[in-house]
Parts: sequence; C-alpha cells; structure tokens
Amino acid sequence: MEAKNKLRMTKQRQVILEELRKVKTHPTADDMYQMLRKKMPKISLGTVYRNLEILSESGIIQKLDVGGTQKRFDGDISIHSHVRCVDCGRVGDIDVTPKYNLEAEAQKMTDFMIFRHRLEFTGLCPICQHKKKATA
Amino acid sequence: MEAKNKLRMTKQRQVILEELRKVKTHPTADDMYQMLRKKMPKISLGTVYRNLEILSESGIIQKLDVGGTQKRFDGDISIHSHVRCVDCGRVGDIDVTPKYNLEAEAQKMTDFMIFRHRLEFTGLCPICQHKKKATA
DNA sequence: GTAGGTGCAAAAGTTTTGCAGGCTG
DNA sequence: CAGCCTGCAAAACTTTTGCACCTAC
Repeated sequence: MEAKNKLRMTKQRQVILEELRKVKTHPTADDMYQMLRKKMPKISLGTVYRNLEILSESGIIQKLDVGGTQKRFDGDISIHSHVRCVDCGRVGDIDVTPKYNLEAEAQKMTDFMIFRHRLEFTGLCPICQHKKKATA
Repeated sequence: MEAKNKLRMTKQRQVILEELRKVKTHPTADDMYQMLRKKMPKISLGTVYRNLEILSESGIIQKLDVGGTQKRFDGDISIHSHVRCVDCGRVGDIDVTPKYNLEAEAQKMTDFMIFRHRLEFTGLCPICQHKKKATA
C-alpha cells in the first residue's frame, strides 16, 4: 500500500518523454501538445497533462514553477537553476549551485522542516535584449 | 510618457493594502477576497485582482510564484525567501540571503542578462509535521 | 469635471475529470 | 484478461475584461 511504480509504457507516454528529453526549451503542457501532434496527431491534451503529471510525480521529469501563468516541464532532472525572460517568458538553464548548504542555513530560521531549495533567476534572453536595443 | 504613478487611493485599495500588510500568511487573491468581504461586503473579486496586480506592479507589494495553482501576495517587500509546505501549501518567511552575489555567478553561465534571483524552499510546516507524526 | 476605479457578469485561459472503449503486461 | 491508459468533451478553477456607473483629486 505504498506508491506503486506501475508505470505502463504506452506509446504516448514514450513519445512524450522522448520529446521532452530532446528539447531544452522547458515547454508548457500545451507547447508539448503542439509538438507531439506532429508525430502523433490523435494524442489528446488531457493525455499530455496526465502524463506530464505522472512522470513528474515519479521523479522522471521535473515540473517547474518558474513564474508566468503556465507550468513548464524539464526532462533534465539534474540539479540546476533556471532563468526566465521577463519579456517573452522563455526559460533557460543555469548551472549554478550555491557553494554551501542553503537548506541548513534556512533551517535555523524557521520551524518548517526544510527539504530542498529552488533557485531561479529573472532576466532578459538574448533575443529580447536585441529587440530592446533596436527599439531604444 | 513614462510609468505614471497615478495611484488613486480608493477605499478598496486602502483596505486591501492594509489587510495584506497585517497578515503574514501570503494569501491568494481569493483568500484576500474572503477576508475583505467581512469588512467590505460589496467588494468584488475583480477589484481584488486588479488592485493586487496594480500594487505589485508599482512595487508596493510583492506577487509570489511559489508553486501551487494560485499566485500569492506579500505585503512585505523586504528581501527575504519563502518556504512552502508540500502538504498544505502554507507559505512562511525565511530570512536567508546568500552570502555572495548569485547574480554575478549566474551571469557567467548564460547569455541571458540576469536581473535578480529568487530563492525558495519546500518543506513541511509545523502543523503538517504534527499530523505526519500522529499518522505514522 | 475627468480620468481612473468599482461592481457585476461574462469571457478567457489553464488544468482536471468522467466515461466508454483500447492496449499493456 | 485485469487494470491502467487513451481520446473526447465537459467541467472546474483561476484570472481577466467589457461596461455602465461612481468617486477621488
């Protein structure tokens, strides 16, 4: 009666996972849906949502809460941070990891039991930097 | 033709700001609506949303993207981090600030132009720790 | 007086879910 | 062949918006 890893590998789930691992754009569920329809026209948005949820709950992929109105997903589950472009919402990876134990630090300051941290940056992506310069 | 600080201080806006500054619970827009209705029964949810948006854009309050399905708001705009309870969604404050310049560190790793960072923790709030212990 | 704000309600956008049939293990 | 999964569509939820009236400055 524990979390059962009964993950059945359906065609859909496989394609979703493959596609997510292939891209580095941190797509939203709908982005994924649009991408996937090209190779599997009958896939449904509901299935995409369901699988992204299940896969992230199983720790196979990562669900991101990086601001904006939609959740995003990341096929790379290594420890890394993200930057979000304040203009266009594009999300990039950043390989900074704090050089000391932030959790321990935080634990001293609260009566919550700290599990982990999440570090995110906001900025301007190369493309929007360009646009800004052109407009200025 | 710049951002014009034409903030008119209506009764509603005043009450919203007051109430948000009074609580330390990082309420959602709907939480606020429920709280506010007690002292201003005719206030509308739309007004609450509109004002929280305007106030946070003006930098008077803070909009939080701390996970979960709804945005939360914080009347405290000092630099601080948040913890979110993975069980109940409750959000607490944490006064850790990294001891070196994370933005500079991150800037080396990306072609985004970095503006700022956001550090968030996940954990278990005191109440849910208790519940867990009781159930175990 | 006027521009910005409000309440109300409808609309828009995102995510979840019920159901009947289908496919994996 | 049992039970998980899918497609479809409806529903649920969160947030935004149009409009006519109102009010702070």
